[in-house]
Amino acid sequence: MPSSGLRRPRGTADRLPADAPAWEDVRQTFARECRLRNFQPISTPTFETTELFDKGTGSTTDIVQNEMYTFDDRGGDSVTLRPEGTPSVVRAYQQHGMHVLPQPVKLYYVLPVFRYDRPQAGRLREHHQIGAEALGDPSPAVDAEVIDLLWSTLQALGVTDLALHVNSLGDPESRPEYRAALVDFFTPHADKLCADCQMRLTQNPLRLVDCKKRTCARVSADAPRSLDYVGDAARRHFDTLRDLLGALDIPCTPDHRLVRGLDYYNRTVFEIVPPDSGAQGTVGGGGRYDYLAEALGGPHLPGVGFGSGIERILLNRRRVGLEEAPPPPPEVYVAPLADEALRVVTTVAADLRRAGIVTEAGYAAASPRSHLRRANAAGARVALIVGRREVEAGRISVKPLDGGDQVDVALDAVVPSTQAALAGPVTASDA
RNA sequence: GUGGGCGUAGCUCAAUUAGGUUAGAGCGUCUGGUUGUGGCCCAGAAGGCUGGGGGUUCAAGUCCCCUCGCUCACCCCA
Repeated sequence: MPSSGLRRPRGTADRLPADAPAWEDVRQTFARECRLRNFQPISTPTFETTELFDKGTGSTTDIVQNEMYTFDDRGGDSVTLRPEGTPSVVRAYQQHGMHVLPQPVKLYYVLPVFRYDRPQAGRLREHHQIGAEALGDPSPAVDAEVIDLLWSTLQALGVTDLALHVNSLGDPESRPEYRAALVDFFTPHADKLCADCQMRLTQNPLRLVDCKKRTCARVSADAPRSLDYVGDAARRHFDTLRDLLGALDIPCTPDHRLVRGLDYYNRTVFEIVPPDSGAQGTVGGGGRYDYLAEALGGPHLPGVGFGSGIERILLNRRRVGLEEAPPPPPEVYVAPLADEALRVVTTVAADLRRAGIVTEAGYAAASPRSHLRRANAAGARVALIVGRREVEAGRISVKPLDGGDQVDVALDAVVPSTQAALAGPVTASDA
């Protein structure tokens, strides 16, 4: 690493040309799965009014409390780089009156999200998510479709050994009862809990259940389970969802410790994790949030969605041994051997490109050896050679680089001759 | 926010036992080996204030301190 010069900010990543094919693959695969389910693309601003996340993501969450990139802009307004996609999409739904559209409104996005956190494997301060939200329909069939969208995308990308965990958090009516049960259960053991959990006991008892610290986990082993406190309607919702997932052949594991970190979830929550679920395990997760829209000051609007980290998807593709394709090479390299050839090289390259041929042009006169080495290194399949001889004769040499015969063609025959050379071995008769 | 590991060319790494002259190699890049022909091979060149600062010493890439960065884990999550 060079010590001098500017470096990228901590926790960010450069995406180099070699990375592009893998990213394109994720984008296109996801877009195709979305299209198949009639999800439409949406994109929202990279920064929003801070209030959106305070109210939407929830002020008790770790994200809002410690991880937001928040600053006052020059006009004195507090804005925040989005730490997740869902509140923005719900905001956009409200702002554009999407309630007049057929419901549910099904949207998807691919965008960067920002969280100020200490970087480590699979965790960046700026990362990218694919995500989808279905707004305006409370049916468990929508939950199933949203989960199916993520699941199918991951399958299509070749990550086939993941596990889907699901749970139900019930509804706001049943939440206080469950919360009270948790507090009742944990309070006698408060002295055995970690400092964070002592805090959670009063702040956010739900999160007591998923603390990974050994001592806390031991205490919570017999803790009340949310499913036992869920109301009848939520219970049926959960059962239907599980039945539909079964019908889709999506294996799911009920996980009573799964509560998710965001405040707004109700009923369905889910997470997709690798088999050896290590440190930064979660590839994607989401759930239902029927009361989020109201928290943002709008009318009641049921919704369900997910977010999934592209970097983590890619990590998992590598884990299962998938090779990424290299960036595609140019098809043709046009080599100027003399200064007089530059003009011809430039126009010929333009002609080829108009014909849809991926063309790299040499920018300065150099020896044929030098140019051909370059053409070979670039991976071109055909080299066009323009030297003094060609310029004077009004012709161009077409040289296949995979072993065909080099031919000499008139300027106005360059495009078809090149196409022929790209299609197969050139013979003298083609000239 | 709390801990651990690591910082030498663009990349991967060398630099003998407790410090010893102008810090090397492979890959990659460029040029040449052919006064107009690639791959393989050969030769040459460019490319480093050894992350930065301070200290110890006759002498520091090497030892000490500080700092910055990278990285892994905790935490949190995608």
